[in-house]
Formats: sequence, C-alpha cells, structure tokens
Amino acid sequence: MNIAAKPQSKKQRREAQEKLILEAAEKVFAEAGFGGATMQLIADVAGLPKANLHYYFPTKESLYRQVVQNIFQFWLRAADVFDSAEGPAEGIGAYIDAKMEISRAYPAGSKVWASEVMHRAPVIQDYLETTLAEWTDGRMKVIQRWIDEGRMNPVNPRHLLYMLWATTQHYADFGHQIETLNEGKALSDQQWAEAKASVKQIILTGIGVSAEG
Amino acid sequence: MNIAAKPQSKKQRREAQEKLILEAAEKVFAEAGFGGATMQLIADVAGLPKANLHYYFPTKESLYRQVVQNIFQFWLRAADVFDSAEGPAEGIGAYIDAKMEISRAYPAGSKVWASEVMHRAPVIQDYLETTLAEWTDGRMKVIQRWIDEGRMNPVNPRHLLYMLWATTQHYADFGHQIETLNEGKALSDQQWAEAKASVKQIILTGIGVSAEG
DNA sequence: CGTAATCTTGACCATATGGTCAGAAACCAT
DNA sequence: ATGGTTTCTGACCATATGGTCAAGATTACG
Repeated sequence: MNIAAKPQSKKQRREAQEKLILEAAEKVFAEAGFGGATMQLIADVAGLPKANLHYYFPTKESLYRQVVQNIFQFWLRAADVFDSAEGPAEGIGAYIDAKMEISRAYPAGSKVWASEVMHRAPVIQDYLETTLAEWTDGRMKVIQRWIDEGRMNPVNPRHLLYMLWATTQHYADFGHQIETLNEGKALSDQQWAEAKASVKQIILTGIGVSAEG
Repeated sequence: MNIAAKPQSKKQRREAQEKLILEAAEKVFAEAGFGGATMQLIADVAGLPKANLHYYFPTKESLYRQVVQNIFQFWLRAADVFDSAEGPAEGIGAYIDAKMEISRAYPAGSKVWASEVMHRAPVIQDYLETTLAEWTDGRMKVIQRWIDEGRMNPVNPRHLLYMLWATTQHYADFGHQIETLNEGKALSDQQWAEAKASVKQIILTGIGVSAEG
C-alpha cells in the first residue's frame, strides 16, 4: 500500500499510523455507529492487524473519542469565516458555503458527530457545555449586533444558527437519502452549486439581506 | 405495570404486547443505534423476558424493521396538511408546524430514521426509492405550481423540501445538543413556540410569502 | 370440564467482539 | 556488531449477545 511512501522520523511514522487508523475509524464509525463498528473492521479498512490498533489506541472508546474530538476541532476552525465578515450577507453566506463544502468533503465526520449527539453525547458532553456553548454565544452576539444595526431582519439568532447547522449538515448526514432521490447518483458539481445557491437564497432572503451568487 | 389494564380478545392482547415491545424498541434503538441496542435492554425497558420478544419478533432485525416502517408511515400520514392547503403560506406553514410537533412528540422515531438513513438505509432502501421518491415528486409539483402562479418566489422545490426536513427534524435529532445549549433543560412550551415561529418566519420570508403567527 | 392452541420463560448454545500478551521484528544510538 | 527501545502481530481469553428450545402457564372453546 505505502510502498512509495518513505516514512521519516519515528515521530512522523507514529503520526502517520495514527492518522491512517483515525481515518479508517471515522469511516467505519460513520457507517455503522459506535455500537455497530468493530475494531476488526476498522483494522481491515486501515489494512492493519487488529492488535496493532490497540497499540496506538488502547480501547475502542479512546479511538472513538479521538475521532470525535478531531471533527469538532475541524468544524470550529472552519467557522472562522463568520468573524472576519463585514456584514450578514457576507458572513452568513460564507458560513453556509464553508459548511456545505465540509458536508461534501467530510460527510463521515458529520455523521459521526450527528450520531454522537443523537446518543446523548456520551463522549463530548463537556465540549458541548463549554466550547460549543461559548462559540454559539459569540456568534449570537454578532448576529444580534447586525440586527441592532438594521442590517438584517430581526430574527432569533439562536434559531437562525440552528437552521444553518441543520440545513448544511443535512447534505452530509442524509446524503444517502439525497442520493437515492437523485436517481441513486451522488450530486454533481452543478447540483452541489445549485444546493448551495438554494440554501443561501432562501436563508439570506429570509433574514432580509440580498443573496448574491 | 398493567394491573388496571384488562386485556380483551386474544388479538387485542397480541397487538398490545407488540405495541409495548415496539415502543421500547424505538426508545432503545434511538438512544443506542441498531448496533448498540441489545435485545436484553429492549426487553428490560418493555418489562418482559428476552425470550418473549423473540416470540413476537423472531430477530432483532425484524423488530427494527417494524419500528422503522411504523415511523415512516406515521410521517407520511402527518404530511397530508401539505395537500389540503390553499396556498404556500398555509401549506408550508402548516407543514412546518406539523413536523415540529412530531419532532417534539416523537423524537425517538426521528432519531431512528436519521440513524437508518445515515447507515445507508439497509432496511428501508426500497421505501426511499419508491414511496418517498413519489411523495417528494408530488410535493415538488405542488410547489412548482405555486411558483408558476406567482404565489411565492422561484426557489428550487427540491432543496426547499430538504431544508424543511433538515430544519424541523434537527429539533428532534439534535435535541440533546439544543437542550445542552439551553442550560441543560428541555425547551419550554414558550421556547418551542419561539422555535416554530423562527423557522416559519425565516423560511416563509425566504420564499417570499408573508409569515403569520 | 378437557384439550388444543397460544403464550411465557429460564436455561442454554454458538458466535462475535473487545481486549491481552508474549514474543518477533524493526529501528536506533553507541 | 550490540544492546535497548519501539513497533508489530498471531494466538488467546473472558464476556456479551442474538437466538433456540423445551417445558410450563394461560387462554379459547367444544
């Protein structure tokens, strides 16, 4: 498999192996859920013997925890567009774009997150209570400021955020349903563009800012 | 448990037992996923010995299949408001109301459905391809007619439907996250009303029809 | 009643799974 | 080379789980 890849330092090799395992785990957890996933299957997907997984991650739960934490960090980082925006049209529009891109590029991560939350967040409850709560409060304040400045319709900022999450993540979490309703085929580039445009159009119009391309 | 309940005919008793089991199964499947759920736990929740479950439902999968099918039928029936509506404001508004009510009253069912779809619909793929596809086509035609009649903004009907599903089901599927961001408490009646109003406001405004209370 | 059909249940089984471990292999500094 | 450290892996184990079964309880009904 990695014939050409020349591993360098020991630390680098370790990181590479961990990444290999984490990516396999993300796929399997997404498709089977925590309970349905087996270490054996993750090992097969990663192309390693099962015992080797346990060398890097002592338990199934520790592996799962790492997967979920990575996803969470990734999402937080990707949401920076919100802050650097000049106004609601740009900020929320860019946020929709970013989250739709993530849904397309990393659907497995989104599914793992959804699954984790649906199961009452046994692993990342503390993240919800601290980091996510703070992040949400911050964005709500930004939205509220835009409203106060008369730059968008007065809507409930919290529920606007929920709608943004729900709508964008739907394209990952329910990707299979969307695919099935698309004659069994994954959305084409054009169809993804159409999806993004539709979401932006309805929401941006809905909050009273003009939607651009 | 059912001391007061006087079971009548044999058929009725059978139905009552099946319902008892199905409700317990829905809860457990929703909280643990198919893979994480155990027949023993379902039996405990139902207050029956495990072997008794297997008398009514030969396999875990058959029990799960029945749960998912029930949910699907329920949703289809609840979506009739769409057809009997006079126009987009009423039709889509009522549809949002109905789906939000379902999300509040039957969150477990919504979670089971989400989980099933996320796992590539191993059990209800045929439903997606036939019944759901037909239902979707029908509603898309209704929406397109409203657009053609100039009664709402020209939006992509398919993605509007996806947004409706995503947003309303989010309140069930991600209920735990929403609860956590609400200081750990379930949404009050007032907060649910606020949620419904917000969703309706943004979407109805977004498609160019006035939102009413 | 009696008896046949239906329902209930504890005990049991085969298998799958998470995890362990001892030793082999590979790597590295000296 | 040599010795020590890290990485890898097949074999193994304890447990949990889906499912079976035979015998007992309950109900239906002539």
